[in-house]
Amino acid sequence: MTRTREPLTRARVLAAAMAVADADGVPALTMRRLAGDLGVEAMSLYHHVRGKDALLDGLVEAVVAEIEAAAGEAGGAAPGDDWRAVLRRRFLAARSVVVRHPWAPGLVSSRATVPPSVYAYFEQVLATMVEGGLGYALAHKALHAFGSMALGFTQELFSPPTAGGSTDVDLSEAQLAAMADALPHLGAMVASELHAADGDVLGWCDSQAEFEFTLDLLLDGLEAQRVRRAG
Amino acid sequence: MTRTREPLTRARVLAAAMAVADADGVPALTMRRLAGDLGVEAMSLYHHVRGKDALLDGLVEAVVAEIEAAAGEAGGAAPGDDWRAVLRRRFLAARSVVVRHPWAPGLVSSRATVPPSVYAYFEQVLATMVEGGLGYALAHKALHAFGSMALGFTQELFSPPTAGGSTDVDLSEAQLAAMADALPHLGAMVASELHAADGDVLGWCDSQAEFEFTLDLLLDGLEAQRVRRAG
DNA sequence: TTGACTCACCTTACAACGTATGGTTACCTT
DNA sequence: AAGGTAACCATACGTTGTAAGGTGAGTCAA
Repeated sequence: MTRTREPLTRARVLAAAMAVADADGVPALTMRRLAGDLGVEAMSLYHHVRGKDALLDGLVEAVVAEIEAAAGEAGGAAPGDDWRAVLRRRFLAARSVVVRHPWAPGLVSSRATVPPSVYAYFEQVLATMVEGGLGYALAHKALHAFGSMALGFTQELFSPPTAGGSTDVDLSEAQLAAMADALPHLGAMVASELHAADGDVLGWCDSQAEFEFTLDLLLDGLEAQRVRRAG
Repeated sequence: MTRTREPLTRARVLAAAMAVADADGVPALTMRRLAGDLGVEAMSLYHHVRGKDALLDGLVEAVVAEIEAAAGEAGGAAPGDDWRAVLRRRFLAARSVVVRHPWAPGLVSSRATVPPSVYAYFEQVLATMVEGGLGYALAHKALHAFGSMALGFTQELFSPPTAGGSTDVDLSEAQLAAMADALPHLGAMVASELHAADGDVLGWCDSQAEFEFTLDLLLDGLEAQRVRRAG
């Protein structure tokens, strides 16, 4: 009963790769592991993917496609919208995708080249701004200012340890005291913000809120410049 | 003539590692290569560095130290300065260091943990803001907004191919035409900005100017919020 | 039916990597 | 001279990506 099994395809390979990355992170994504998950030997993958690099590029393309899809759905301009509202919805939609694939930012920014689909995506962002009245010079600077925010992530310098233990606030009283001594302002800030946490802050660092704050800061700043230029 | 050679030290190892990274990039930094450059076998390095990971962490610490030094020099507040001027000088000083070590952003953001010196550095940034009149809540958000800009870099999505060939504008006429078809706004922007390049723009993308633009956008936005809060 | 061709998958093998283990030197102390 | 203590080296193992060639089932021409 040599049942002819489901044939391997590039799509199946990429989907499996995505699953591995989602489950165990990009470092766990080796050719042998991936092949194993597909019930196949490592070298068989090379019939559908040029090599590891191409696989990672494919993975980036896949996430970008997800981002584009989400942003596209959210991108329909409601009547009262200005360019900022449109971009805001797009970027937040993008972010919702990245949240599902926390490994994506690191992967995207580690890749040497950006897939063409990213250019297409930024084309749409640019179009929104141009139609919104920003000139090319300002829009160009805006693209740089947004940077990866348009793709739903920012350079998170103090991100939580990704996986495994102590996700929440696990600073002991002693650690906090030591911190307060050595880093008085940081200590005070932590204390102050922890108290405020009863309010609308969801715990210690609400990265969603941070994301939106930064986004709005940039959007508002750009709008001010647009008005100044137009006025 | 068994001349007693210069003994290996952690400092010498890190300096050599930095040299390798500067010359050939982080991927070229292998234990064997590094040992070879030091005229030593790979395993000898382990007497001064716990392992590859510790070596990379050490490298990050070294760059951060450089950044702190540069930012510290630039950080003296002149009489008329407000917090924004101080931070602006610090961040631009940080950037000047990163420009010397183009591999640093990728390395820093790829590392799982941030060395303590980074916290100390952000402590100073925070102190500047608090003394400048921003409350902890706003300053906290500001830290997130700055993100890695405080360390002198942004997530450069379209950075030049780092090393090897075609550094400058190498878009052929045909490529540009194809681009204009598929990506009309991007094409128009490139054309428009290329014309403007006779002015104060240094070629096609002046990343120094982009950096300062984004920085000022954030600083101005924060200042507006501070005023609103205080008023 | 049969032989040749094709394509998907597998087996084996290799170089390069990080590093565990256990020498081997060179110097210092007494 | 004897012993101790670092610093450095030689060897080896497991894991990685992947080149090269083998195997076996399917299709098609005769």
